[in-house]
Order: sequence, then C-alpha cells, then structure tokens
Amino acid sequence: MTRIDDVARAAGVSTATVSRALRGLPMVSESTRRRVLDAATRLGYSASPSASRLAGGRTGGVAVVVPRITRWFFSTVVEAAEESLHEAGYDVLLFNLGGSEQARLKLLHTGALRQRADAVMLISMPLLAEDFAAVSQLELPGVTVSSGTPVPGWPSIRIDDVGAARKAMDHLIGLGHTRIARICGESSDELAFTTHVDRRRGYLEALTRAGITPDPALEVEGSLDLAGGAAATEQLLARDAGFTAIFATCDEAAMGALTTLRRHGLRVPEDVSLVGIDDHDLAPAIGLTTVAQPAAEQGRRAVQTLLAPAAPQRDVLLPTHLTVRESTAAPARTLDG
Amino acid sequence: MTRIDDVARAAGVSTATVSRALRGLPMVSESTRRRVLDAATRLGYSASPSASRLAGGRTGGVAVVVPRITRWFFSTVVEAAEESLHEAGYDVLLFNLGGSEQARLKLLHTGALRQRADAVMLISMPLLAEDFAAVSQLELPGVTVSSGTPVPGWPSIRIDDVGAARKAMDHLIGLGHTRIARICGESSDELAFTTHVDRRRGYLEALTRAGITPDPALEVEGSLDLAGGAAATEQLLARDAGFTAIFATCDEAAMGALTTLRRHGLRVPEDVSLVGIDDHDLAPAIGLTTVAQPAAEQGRRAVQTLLAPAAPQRDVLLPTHLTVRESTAAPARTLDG
DNA sequence: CTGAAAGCGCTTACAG
DNA sequence: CTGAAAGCGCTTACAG
Repeated sequence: MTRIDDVARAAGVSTATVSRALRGLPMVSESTRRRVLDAATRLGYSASPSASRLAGGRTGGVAVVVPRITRWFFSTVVEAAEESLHEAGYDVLLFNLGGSEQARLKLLHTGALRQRADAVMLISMPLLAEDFAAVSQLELPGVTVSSGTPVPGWPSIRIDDVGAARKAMDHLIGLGHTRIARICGESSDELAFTTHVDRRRGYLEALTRAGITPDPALEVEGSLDLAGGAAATEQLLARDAGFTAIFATCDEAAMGALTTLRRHGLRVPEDVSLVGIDDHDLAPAIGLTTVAQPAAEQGRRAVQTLLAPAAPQRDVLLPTHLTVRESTAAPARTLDG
Repeated sequence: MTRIDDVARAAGVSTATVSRALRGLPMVSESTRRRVLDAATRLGYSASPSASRLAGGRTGGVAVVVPRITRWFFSTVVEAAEESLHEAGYDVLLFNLGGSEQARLKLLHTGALRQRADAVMLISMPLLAEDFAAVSQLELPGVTVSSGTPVPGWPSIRIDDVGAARKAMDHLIGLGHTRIARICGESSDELAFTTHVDRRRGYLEALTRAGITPDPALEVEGSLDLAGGAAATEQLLARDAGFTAIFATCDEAAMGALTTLRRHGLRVPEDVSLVGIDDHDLAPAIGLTTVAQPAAEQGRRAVQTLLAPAAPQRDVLLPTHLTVRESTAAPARTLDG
C-alpha cells in the first residue's frame, strides 16, 4: 500500500499539500497540484477511506434503506440512486429491512448509522412516532422516497398517490365498470403509511365523483406484493360480492391477482379487468394496464436533493400517467353479486 | 458521541480493556467484562467504525457486486446475502455495474475496493483475462456466485447450467417438440461467460441425444432480460424458420418472448410452448414453465463460504428442478418452416 | 500558497 | 488478566 507520505516524498511536498491537492481544494498552485497528481498516479495512490474518515469526520458513505430489494420499485430506485451516488464518489451502504422489526430497530435506534454514513435515504419506510425522534438524533441529512411520513427537515420525493389511484379508477369507470374491487395496502395500519391511505382515498374519491357508492365488501387488504395480491383476490372471490374489475394498489399485487384469477379459470379482461400502479418492467409482458410512476427518476432526484449544496426543494411530486394495455376492457356483463 | 475513553472511565478500566471486552476477546475476566458492557450500554456507546478500521486493519464491510440489481436473480441473491452479512456484523457495500465498462474498470482495476472491503462477492461477473490479475491484486478473500469464470483461489457457488438447460429441453422434447428455438445468451462473447455457453451446450446436447439435428436458424442471441427476449423473438419470427417451442435462457428473456408473441397474436402454449430457467417470482403469475434455481440459497451459501473459518468447499453446485406450469404443451401442428 | 504538528478514536504488541 | 504507549493514515487549524 502506498501512503500519503510516499506521494509527498515523491512530489517533494508535505502531506498536507498532497491532501489538499488530491481533494481539489483551493490554496494549491497549479504547478504543485500537477506534480502531486502525477506522483499519485504514478504510485497508484488512493487515500485510505478509514483514515480520511477518522481525520475528516466524513464517512464517504450513504445509507440506502429499503423494505425489500427484490421488489420492482425498490430495486429500480436503488439502481438509479447507486449510480448517482457512486458518480458523486460515495459508497452505497445497502440496508434491506425485509420486514424484520429487529433490523429496523437496530438501524434506526442505534448510533450505528451515524458513524457509517454521511446521509440517509429512506425508501418507502413507514415510521412510528418513536422513530422520528430516533431519526433526528441521527443528526444526519436525509431524504425520503415514496414515503408518506416525511421526516421533519428532510426533503421528500414521491408521486401524488391520490391522483395516481384516481387515474386508474377513472379509466375503469370510463370503460363502464361500477363494481370495482380494490386489493392490497394496509390502510388501517397504525403506521399510517400514507402511500396506502392515499391510494385508497383516490379509489374512494373516484367512485364518489362518479356517483358510485363504495362497497366495503369490494375492498380487501393485503401486502403489496405477489403473495398479497394472490391472497387478497382469493378472499375477494370467496366473498362473492360481484365485481367486474380489480384495482390493485401496485403492479405486483395485480400480478398476484392474475395468478389467482388464472387458477380460478377467469380470463383477463374478458371476465375481469385489472389495473395496477407502477408500470413494472414486466407489465408489457402480461399486457397489464397500469398507472406508470417514474421509479428511477425518484432515485436520481433523491440523490440530487441530498447532495444539493443550496436549499433543496422540500417536497417533490413526480408525474404519473395511465398506460393502457390489454388487461382492461368494458365489462361484458355486470355481476351484481 | 461517547468515545471509548468515556466507557473506560465509567468502568474504571483502560481503553485497551474496553476494546477487548466489547469485542468478546478472551483474556478479560468475567466481572470486568460485565462492568464494561454495563457502562457501554448505559452510555449508548458503539465503537467508531472509522477508528476501528484504521487501527485494526479490518474495514468491516463486504463488497457485493452485481450487473443489474433490477433483475430477479441478482436482487434475490443480494437480499439473501445482505441478511447474512448484516447478521454477521458486516456492512454491505453495493456495486451495481449496470453494464458500464467504466464502473467495472474502476471497481476492479483500482485499489479502491481493497481499502473499503474485507471481502468481495462477485455475482455473475464475466471476467476478462486482465481482470483476473487485477482481482488477485486486490488481495482480498472473495467468492463468485453463478459465475462461469471462477477466480483462482476463490470458492464458487452456482448451479449446473448444462444440466438445467437439459431439463428444460427434455421437457419440451418429451412433449413432442422437435423444432425448438433457443433465445438469448451471448455465447460467442469473448468474455466466455460460461453460464451462457453451458446453457447452450445443454440445449445442443439434449437435441443431439434425442436424435434431433440442431438448426442454427433456431438460435438467436440476445441479452438475458426482457428487452433481449423480446428482440430475439422478434428476430426469430422474422426468420420464419418454423418452430413450436422456445427455450429461453432465463425467465426474464422468456417474459420478453411472451411480449413479442402476444404482439404477434400468437398464443402460449397453443401456438408456441415456452420454457425458461430461474423460477422468477412472477413465473406463477404468467404460468411459466421453468427450471427452478435456488437464488436466495446461493446468496446465503456464498456468505457462509466467505465467512467460514475452516477451508470452505471450493465449488458448490446447487440443485435445480423442472417446474411445469401452463406455458408448455404438446405441439398442435409442427410448422416445418 | 505551503508546512509542522496535533489529533481523529480506536487496536495492538509489549510489559507486567 | 490488565494497562501505558505507540501507531493506524489521514485532515485540519495554526503559522508563516
């Protein structure tokens, strides 16, 4: 390992000057800087992160926290954020909570994070009342993505969830559907994760505006993934409430619904229309109509906001748009359960 | 921030003893250890990673390198590896190469990695001849997952790709297919990434064993993802070579094929049978027949092997199995192009 | 614009 | 089993 002293000696300057020159600080003459850069390159020098961190107080890392990296939205946000962060010279520390309450507590309620990251990016993290205190004690800059419970003082990047849900619903209503089920999203959850609450609100608002009375029998809660969508649809069918369309809170839930419908011999869209939110990579493969949200863009904007020197925009809402494919059609016959 | 001195003072011992006690080293009496632990807990102390790293020489991090975190296999491996690594007390440094040659070079051919990680996990990383030298100069322990080009001295975790491809093919052949196309996998690639080469070999072997002469017109190269599968299938149809089944090198390519087939009004399996390799989360949603591989298990085993104190098994082959769903059936009519 | 020196907060021989 | 002291490799005031 070549150290800073080696470079200093080779360039004929002090270590302080090497440090300044390499980090591009002002107060170094161009000729000196060039000599230092040359020596560093020649010796293949790169500063020890541990030493820099200890001496400088910065860790050079950003913690990226997701519920489940295996889900489309999260992996897409992380991929975009990772690229931006590495470009800016940061290490990316990945934390995949995986639904483990223990992992969540350890991360949030421990000094661990503050000592390993310069900033935090919380993606779709529901926070409890006591978490807010812990998060501010981190004394770290942060940003939330797609989080309905923004942290005071942190900017947030997200979409208008009420509006996105309304777009999906208006499409179904426009096709003539009146018995529209809603699956997934734990809106009764004490975490009050507004993504779920907002999408449900959009669902209810669209119905009401169209003069359709919401029917609680058409709503089934469940987790926002394949299994959740499959199970919710199973329940829905068991209720025999009569529906011609399903509004799934996200595309993966819609795909889960598809699995269950397929198992019951129901065709989409002939028997049931199906719409989601996301525009998952695989949505085209299954012809899923959905409301597209810019996931990668949210990751990039989050990093940008985090690293912005000036006062960043505090609450960024990115646009969504309806993408019609083959999973929706006019109802063939209305099953009034 | 409470530091080690604070704990030492509170416990009435030296910092050396605090250090030993907290890290569970021997040579500390039980009573002393207890006192130190108490003090540390009371003060909410946790050691500064930067300082530990600088003094101890360990970084406490493991670099996890993937081509694209948005693809099923990679996110699934990473999720499992992340859990195991955090359990073992390591930080997870994520590197998503995203096909950027620049990112790849920077990572492999720079001292950067050695100074930030104690070990490296390379997932499906094709390596060039010059990369091997760079990787060994890292002087870091490592492991490869699903990599056909194992690094000398590093253990590798993977599946038998030849065998997996044969299982898929034998299923199609057993159904009566003789005109079976193969899509995706750049086997001519100079990287000689054996995953592709091996799966192709399985394809050819299965044909030959069944007495079917391979037809080059039925093979289309392409990237192992949705877009690649869609484009390859488009090409395949344009060739008009006559086929009744498609063997896709991975499930995402199969899903891409599905998109194209759908666009051309072809039904699966009535017009074309389709089989992949992976058992992607969404395979059930689209009824895809596939050869399942244990992705999460590969992530866990990789970490286990990396952290194993004793001599680890050098080359671990995990089992695969055919999972029949609705995308395959006997050919209705053979289109002999 | 540049350098000498202290200090960041730990761990690790070395003694005892 | 425990402690005093050096050292890990940088960065940062402080001087000049």
